[in-house]
Amino acid sequence: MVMPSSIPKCYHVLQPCTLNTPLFTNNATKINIHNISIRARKIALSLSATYPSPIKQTTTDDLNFEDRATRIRIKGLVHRIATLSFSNNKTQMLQILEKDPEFQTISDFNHLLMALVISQELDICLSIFAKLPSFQLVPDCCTHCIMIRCHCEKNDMDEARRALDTALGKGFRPDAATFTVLINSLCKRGRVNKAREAFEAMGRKGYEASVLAQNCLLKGLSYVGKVDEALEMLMGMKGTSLEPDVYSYAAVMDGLCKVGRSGDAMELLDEVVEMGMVPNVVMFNTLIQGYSREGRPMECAAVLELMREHQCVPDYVSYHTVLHGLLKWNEVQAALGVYRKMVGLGLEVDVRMMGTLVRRLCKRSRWKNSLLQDAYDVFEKMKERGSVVDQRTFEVMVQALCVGMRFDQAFAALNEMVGLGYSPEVVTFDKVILGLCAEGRVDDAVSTLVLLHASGGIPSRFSYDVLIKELNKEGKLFCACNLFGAALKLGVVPNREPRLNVMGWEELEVTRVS
DNA sequence: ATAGGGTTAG
Repeated sequence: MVMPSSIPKCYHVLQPCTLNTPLFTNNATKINIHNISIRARKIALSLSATYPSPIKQTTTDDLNFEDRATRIRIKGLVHRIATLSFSNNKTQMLQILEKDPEFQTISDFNHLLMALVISQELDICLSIFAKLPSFQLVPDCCTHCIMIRCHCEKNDMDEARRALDTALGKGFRPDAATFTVLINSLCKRGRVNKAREAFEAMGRKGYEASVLAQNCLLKGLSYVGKVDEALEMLMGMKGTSLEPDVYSYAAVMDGLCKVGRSGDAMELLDEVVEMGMVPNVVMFNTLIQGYSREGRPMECAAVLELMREHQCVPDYVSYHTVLHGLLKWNEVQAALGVYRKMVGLGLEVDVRMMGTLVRRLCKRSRWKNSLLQDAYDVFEKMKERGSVVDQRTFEVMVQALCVGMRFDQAFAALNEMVGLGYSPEVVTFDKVILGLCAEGRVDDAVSTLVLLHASGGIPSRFSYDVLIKELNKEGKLFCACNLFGAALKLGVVPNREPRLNVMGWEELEVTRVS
């Protein structure tokens, strides 16, 4: 392909600019006491350098081991930074790191800078980089690459470009990985054209074409909705040196799913299989998400089956997404099935989804009462786990238990609710009071009324009527009178009055009727 | 020499 000359030839960032004066060397005049002490340590170390350090000793031609040792070191640093940033403020952290005798060579600092980037301590990374000259250290190619990455992480693409300029100007040749990071960051910000220019410039500069960078572009195109372009690019890759891999397909599938073309995404999955590649979890999860968005929740569940056919083990994301889709589109029974599968596998279901499941099951239990027990099991599981159940779920659960005549559990749950500081609706109390009275448990019913009062509610006339009637029936006249008085005090006038005469209950009823 | 590049949900 020939580029028309009217278009700027090259991503201008990538043009090396000539820097005559090397940076970082002429401002190391101000040296404070800390730095002197560090340099003193450095000398001490160099004197004892006849004893090789353990890491140096293992430097054989086994690259993998070396790589792992490096990783472990970075990991350790990341951990230390995490601990420091938790217990100290940022300036203290900077001071501690600066004074650390472990850091002497530029390679040491590269490890540190990288660890800071990974820990998202980007400002500290920048200030340590700025202080390198005062340690009499000159940034190398690796340092510059890390700083480019740092700016990318900060989402400061202009600074990233300038850092690249600086590196190129010094004659360094940042490697493909750094370019990929840059391309990826541009794509993430939706600047696909810039990313594409960078990709093309890479090729011109003699970097080997990489599928990784290309995949970033595919994702970028998908992200800005240019799905057909992404699809075209993907098809164009086939049979070239840039043979698409599962990542390429996953990126385009995601793009298709995001614009409601899950069917097309499914066709790509078939193509992957036809080409002899093994589709991975992410692809299936992407499909599940696509179907969920399109309101095809049962197809989400079908993808789980499809995964089994392909010997792909569903992970947390798979189940989570399927469950979310089923709940979103009100497929309660299927949702319950997936929930149970997750519990069986020991996967922690999201508490909010559990709450939704409980409420939906409660609603359905009016028509299919076996679901009440299912709802209650999920409800209990939520509490077992120690998570705070929200007010609405409690409320719905209590009311459903009343409908199912399980007043014992309703009463207990209502007590728990108030204990948690919730204020249930008055009708909820009424239902429990009514139920307890019907079961002849007037004492618990009265406690429920007290509970209602304690939770800051005003009992309705209905509550009093029900209770006074039951107390009358049981001959608990003193209690009935008290209740009546309490009602009046609150400005509620019950229809039912305490039985004050000596007539039997039946006689009273007869006189009332007549 | 040194560090390390791409995929899914909420």
